[in-house]
Amino acid sequence: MKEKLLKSFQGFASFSEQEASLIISKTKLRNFRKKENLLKIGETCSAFYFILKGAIRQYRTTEDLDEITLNLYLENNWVLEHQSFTSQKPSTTTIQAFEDCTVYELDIHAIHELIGRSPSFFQLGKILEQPLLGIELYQNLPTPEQKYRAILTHNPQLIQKFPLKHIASYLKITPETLSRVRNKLSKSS
Amino acid sequence: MKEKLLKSFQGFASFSEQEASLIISKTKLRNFRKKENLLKIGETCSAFYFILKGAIRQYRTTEDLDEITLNLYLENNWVLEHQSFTSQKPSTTTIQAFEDCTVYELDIHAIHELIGRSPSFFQLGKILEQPLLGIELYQNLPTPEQKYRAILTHNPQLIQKFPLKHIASYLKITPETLSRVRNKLSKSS
DNA sequence: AGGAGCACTTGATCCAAATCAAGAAATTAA
DNA sequence: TTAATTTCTTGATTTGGATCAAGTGCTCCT
Repeated sequence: MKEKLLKSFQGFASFSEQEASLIISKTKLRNFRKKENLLKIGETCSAFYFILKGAIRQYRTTEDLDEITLNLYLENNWVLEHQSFTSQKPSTTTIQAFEDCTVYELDIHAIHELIGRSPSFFQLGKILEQPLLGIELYQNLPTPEQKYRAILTHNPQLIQKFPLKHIASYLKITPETLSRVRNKLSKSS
Repeated sequence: MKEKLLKSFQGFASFSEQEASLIISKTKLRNFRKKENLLKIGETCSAFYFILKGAIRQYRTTEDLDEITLNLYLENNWVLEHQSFTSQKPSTTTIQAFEDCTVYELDIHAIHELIGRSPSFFQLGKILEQPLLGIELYQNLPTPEQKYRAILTHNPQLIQKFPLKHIASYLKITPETLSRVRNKLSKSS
């Protein structure tokens, strides 16, 4: 049941078996229904979530009620609002279940408690970086085609799971442009 | 002599006087000549630098030998290559003195030693975030005018110190566009 | 099953910024 | 101080992606 979580830790940290099972004992299993919010605007992010099953979208709402997709998450990924968590101030973004989800929750009290026991748990801080990785990878590329190619290379499941409009927003291009890029690439291959 | 460094710590951390002076005792004062590199491509970033005097530019070189300016730093700022430092792998960017510089260097061994003495030195980790702040602030804005206004508001000294082409590259626009934006704004004010 | 909204595609038009180009001004080097 | 180089400005042209618009096909209701 918890081997996916263990595997994730092994990917970015070096915990002993005891340490890992101590962390895991602090996690709570939670379920969210499609469209249910893990974090609402104005709430302070007080936990890390690890997606066991499901998919999650994080977005910001503009004055004219458009939603800008900030991040898309699939299974075996860590989810949190970096800004809100590190500052412990209210979030300006929403984290929402895109489909029914099962997640592990590791809350800030548990984290502090662990760090109190042993400094090696400071490695948990690396989880903070996880959600930022994709953004770096895709959004800063100069052309829509490069962005789409990058996401195809590094995270093709994203494209299968989420509708084009969310992918487009995440890549900071319009759905029309993404549609054309995708069309062009499928022909040239 | 070291009160600038003290002031910087007070800005983002809460160290006791003893702790602060312990950190400071671990720093080395170093000088770099104009165009001298603090970090070269391929080297691993193994220290934080605090600029006492001077200005520093960080850039990446593309295949066709263009330099893309990634960050610009003035006095009283922390400089490092985040990616290389946190992963302890070779940097793909260059950090170079834009003019003669005097800096404090706090190397990774000193940092580890401090953290070994007291967990409160984990607050030093916040230095890692410092260089990323400006990038968030300017580069993600949608129009050249907004980028230029933002930099005018938050860091006008940058514009005075660095030539237009470096500012333009940092903002990811062309020098021509920046010249026109600046010209337009100076007329409308 | 039928209908109301979504999701996606495709085409036409527009526009902001990039590119290309050339000259003026400032800085650096000899 | 002059020559050489770099920096900056200004104009003309091009272009990639946004926007506008219309039509088709899904999906999810009840």
